[in-house]
Amino acid sequence: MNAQEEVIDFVINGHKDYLPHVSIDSVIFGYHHQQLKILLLKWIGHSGWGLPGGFIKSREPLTEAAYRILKERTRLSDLFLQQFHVFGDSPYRVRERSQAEFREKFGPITSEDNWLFQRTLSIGYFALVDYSKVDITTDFFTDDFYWCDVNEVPFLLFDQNEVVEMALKMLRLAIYHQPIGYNLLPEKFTIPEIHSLYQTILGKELDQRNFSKKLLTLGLIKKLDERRNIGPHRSPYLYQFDKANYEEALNQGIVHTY
Amino acid sequence: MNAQEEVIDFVINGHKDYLPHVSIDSVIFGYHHQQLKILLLKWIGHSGWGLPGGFIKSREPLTEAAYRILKERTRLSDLFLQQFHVFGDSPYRVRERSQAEFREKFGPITSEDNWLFQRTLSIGYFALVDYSKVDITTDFFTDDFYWCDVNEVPFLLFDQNEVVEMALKMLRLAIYHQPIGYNLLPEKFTIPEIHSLYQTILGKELDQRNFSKKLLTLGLIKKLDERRNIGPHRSPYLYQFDKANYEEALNQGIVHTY
DNA sequence: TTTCTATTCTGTAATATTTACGCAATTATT
DNA sequence: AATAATTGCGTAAATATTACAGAATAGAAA
Repeated sequence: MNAQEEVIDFVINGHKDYLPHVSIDSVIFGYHHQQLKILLLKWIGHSGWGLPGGFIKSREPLTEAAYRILKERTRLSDLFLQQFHVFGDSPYRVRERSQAEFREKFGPITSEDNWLFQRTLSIGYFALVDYSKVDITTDFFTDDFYWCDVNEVPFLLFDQNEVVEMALKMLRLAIYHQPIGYNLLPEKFTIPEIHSLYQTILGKELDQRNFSKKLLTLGLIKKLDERRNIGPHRSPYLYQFDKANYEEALNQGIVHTY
Repeated sequence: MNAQEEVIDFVINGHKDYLPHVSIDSVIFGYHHQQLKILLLKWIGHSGWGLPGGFIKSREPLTEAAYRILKERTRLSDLFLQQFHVFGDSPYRVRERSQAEFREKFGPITSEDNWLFQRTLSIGYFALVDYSKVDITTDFFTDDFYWCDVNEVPFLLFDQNEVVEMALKMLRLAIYHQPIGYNLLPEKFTIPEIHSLYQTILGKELDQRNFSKKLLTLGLIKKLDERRNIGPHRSPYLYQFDKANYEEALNQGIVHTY
């Protein structure tokens, strides 16, 4: 959405095409070079950084909306995406602060009761992507973005710091119950790779021998006959997720520690 | 809400006081006589049974709304209540079926585009109560209720069977991570009581020796010097939750099996 | 008072899982 | 051929989980 008329139409008539009072906020975790980052956007009309998000079309299934919003932003369609919480406990704070700044930019086209200023519940989703493969799109409403280390998140819009915190908590919980990694690693990966992925997400060290033993025992990954050359003195074996066991684990949930 | 004018005002003008497009649906689990049941209501204008639920006031915090709705229905205010999922993937099915039946009852006061017929996302909460202590209120919209065994849930309105299934799944997951029971048992309880509570919720047998050993080892409960007389040949010791450890477990989450 | 019965209470051994830990093998480089 | 960096593998100890049964208690009945 970039053309001026399109934007104005969205602001003025968006409530006809989208559900008002509800938005989707995504915490997009990016993993790259053993760092865990989240995508932040600079929303126009706001001084600080905020999470990517969007609205649900009037007759669009919720899950579809979440994927669409993510795809519009990252160009990725196959990724791990999971709803984790609805935030709606600060109805006063949420939109009031934004209104003044926003109207300053848009001026006359926005009335006080514009749908974008109404109280909005936020449905939180978290996603996992390899951020080197992502092609971030900005638009009229977002003029900048950056990947922010999860340990250095600045003050965010609205109540979004709470959203990020909870997303991280849920991600760390999910990693114990679901075989996360499928969407964060190349199809074939090495033990050191998946090992440091898990360490990064959990933010703690895991014994690499016990770790790989566990994944192999659970049958989540299987060793291939190939190895990869990735530099001096390094030719680790490649592994692959075991599709069948992986799917089963996704449904059943895994109960385990590392 | 029972007076005729009140109801009509709610139907016609409710969209001004409540957030349209979003509702709260509660799966209220009742535990009594070693059975796990859920509360179902007969909504007027619908032929089948449905979950209790309601709408969020325009400036009411979400959590507060969930508690209010529950309190209006059960008269209970201190209970275990937890959000577990937002349902919004069947935008077509959700309200269309209801509309015809509903309008048949209400007739002329409802127009096609009445806010109650619009697409509505449903935020799912589950609660735990002792149903013998609950005083269920029906109102203009609900002319009957019953406590339904979780294993015999009939076909419900909209997509609510999915809601119930997921609630049960989440409850069973929660029981592994959170010291559930605080709100389902009297302050002082016996081992057999809490033992059968857990068995009922999980739907499987748990070795009673290992079970109590576990709860005591985790420090969640502590033995009192009192016993209770509950009938012939029965004077079990009483136990109590250990507040401090309990709170910590609520925050940290427990990882364990029984 | 004694006996009987229903219920509560408790302990230990076998098994499985998790943790801790270090060195040998491999491969590219020199 | 020697070296250095990295990967790969095994075992023992500690901990947690499971399986399992009989003794003790309290009230009821004789």
